[in-house]
Amino acid sequence: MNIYNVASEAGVSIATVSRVLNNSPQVSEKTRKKVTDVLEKYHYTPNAIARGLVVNSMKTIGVLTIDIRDLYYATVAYTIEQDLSKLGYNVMLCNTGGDAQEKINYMKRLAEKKVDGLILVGSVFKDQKLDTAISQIAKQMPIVMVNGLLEAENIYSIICDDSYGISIGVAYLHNKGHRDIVYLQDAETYSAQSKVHGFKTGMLKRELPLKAHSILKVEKGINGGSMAVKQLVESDHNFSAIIAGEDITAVGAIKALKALHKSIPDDVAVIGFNNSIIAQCCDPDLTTVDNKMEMTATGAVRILNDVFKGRNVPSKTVITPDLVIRTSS
Amino acid sequence: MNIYNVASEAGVSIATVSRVLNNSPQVSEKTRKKVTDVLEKYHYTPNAIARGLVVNSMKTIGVLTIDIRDLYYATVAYTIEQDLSKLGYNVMLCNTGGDAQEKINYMKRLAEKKVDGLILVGSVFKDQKLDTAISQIAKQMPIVMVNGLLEAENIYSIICDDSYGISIGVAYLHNKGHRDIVYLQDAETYSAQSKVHGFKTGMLKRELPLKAHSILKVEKGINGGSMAVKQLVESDHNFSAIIAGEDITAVGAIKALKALHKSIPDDVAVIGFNNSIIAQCCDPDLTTVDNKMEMTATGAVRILNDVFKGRNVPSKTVITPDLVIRTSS
DNA sequence: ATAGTTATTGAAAGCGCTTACATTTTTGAT
DNA sequence: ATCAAAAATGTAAGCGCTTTCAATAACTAT
Repeated sequence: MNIYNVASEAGVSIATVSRVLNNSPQVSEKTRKKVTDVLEKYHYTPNAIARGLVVNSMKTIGVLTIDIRDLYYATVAYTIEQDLSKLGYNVMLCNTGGDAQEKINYMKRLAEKKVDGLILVGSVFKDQKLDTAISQIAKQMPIVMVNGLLEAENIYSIICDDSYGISIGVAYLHNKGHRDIVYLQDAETYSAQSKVHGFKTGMLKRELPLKAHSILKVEKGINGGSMAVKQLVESDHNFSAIIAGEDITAVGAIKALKALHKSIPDDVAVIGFNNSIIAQCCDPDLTTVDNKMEMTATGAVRILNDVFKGRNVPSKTVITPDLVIRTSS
Repeated sequence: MNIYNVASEAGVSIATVSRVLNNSPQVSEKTRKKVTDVLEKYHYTPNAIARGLVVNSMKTIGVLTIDIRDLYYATVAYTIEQDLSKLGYNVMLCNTGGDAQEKINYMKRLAEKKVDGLILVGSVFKDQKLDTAISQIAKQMPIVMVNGLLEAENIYSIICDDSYGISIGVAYLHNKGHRDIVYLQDAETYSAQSKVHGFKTGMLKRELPLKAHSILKVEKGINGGSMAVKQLVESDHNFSAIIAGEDITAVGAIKALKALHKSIPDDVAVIGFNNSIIAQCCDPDLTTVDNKMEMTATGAVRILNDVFKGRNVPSKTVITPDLVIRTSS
């Protein structure tokens, strides 16, 4: 069943059917009814591919995340999808695993499918080949980078000030009397680098000690957090507080500390990052930096829509995080 | 840049360009090179919409989930996406919130976009209008239901035997000497109904008591689990073990029990469902039913692909869950 | 009724590609 | 060199829609 069949059945031209389909006002009530009757009678479904070919848009946005199983990406992707859906767009979701080549492959496929725009959530810090590819793709459609930065034509960034987020964590601990604070870096993304930066400057500003083990690179996850504590203890590093790059890593640290019969927060205070549901699952409840995932996602969609609408959009938008204080600190 | 430009630049016909683009063997090496040179020179990107219009496929699958922020759906969606990607398909992800009308709206939009197939993850138990809509859509493309059941032409189901999953939980607790077991029902989906069924039959088979509060309907989540414990205590219901419909609800129950200074598992044993990462975050570690999320998702994709390939596919596939024993029981 | 408007409708081109079929070129056997 | 068969290439139709522009119908005021 296509527009021709409908037209002949209703005794009108295909142009008229198209007008009815698109709610054009310039069609009389009488013929409109004739057409809609046929439409309903045959359960006609318009072919968006054919339409897409003409108008050169499929009303679809590509969303690239690292891994949707990570609650942070899930929340961002969810919010993006819901917001875009209200605007009439569907989402093509891709999990890149953070691999640059994989990201490029996905972007190319989405470019062929002529998505109207791209939202890249989370970015590995600096990869020249990837950056070139992104800039190239941006010639075909607008790109919004969430917690990633790339200055180029038709690319917009919305980022949470993760550096500041960590620094307020440091400030809070310092005010509580802590001096020996350890930071657990559990990724190499743009965000992760930013967090480390916030930790360093926060510590230096307060003249707190930055020693060999003050910044520890670990695997993200429960196991990574646990291993970190083990490593700290074995190396006799003195510490009274830990800040982790993600809640799940903080949970791992808490587990290990409890296994060592350390009391939290009395012996060691722990702070996480993301304010994910996990922060409320562990015991004690996790103090954590709220990086405003929903707000960031909503902002990304708004930026994209503004670009579509031809509005003026700043190339960089910054979101300010909060500290959510619970019992782990 | 389109196929015509490439053709004239390379001095061949558009048919030849198309053949090169599609790796057709019937083109001489000489002309192939002429064409690919032009392709690369101009960074030509094929237009998948135009192609889609001809071949009537966009190599895209629609995936409807309830809420991707729920780790269960995230894991299933992730696995589906990765598997489909390997087969050359992209995924349109939709979060329906479990609402039937929303589901119908999404399905209609995806039908217009001519997705090659649909995977529906999780289903609300029995909604006549929805079922009719699904059957209708199935006339246009194959549909795979994950943990949902609907017997109709071109619809295939893959379900985890949740009923059995709960029953092995009951059996395990019974063997440990528990008699007063409470089940926390935290949803109304097909799965949720199945779990309740498994609990009832498991209890009856072992002649364990089913009282007024043995099955408690609660909100899914930490709060729901906590409220359930509160309710049980207030109503003086005697119980030594709790099975929850989801890990996150079990975590809520554990929190409340700990607040009441109950020891776990000595005073009360707790079992969750899903074997999600959350089960490893709480304290104590959660014993939980592993419902084989990845296996289910992989199965769903395999079914869809088999249908595409014209292979014979059973209309119903069942996955058997496991019990993962940890310290909460 | 009539000319001038305005509201409806239709004809046809074109979006960028695939593919059946026709045509041309190449190859190999005689 | 000649012809049949095979390989390579080209022609043109068509996928289902939107949209411009032209044509017609329906009003309006004279």
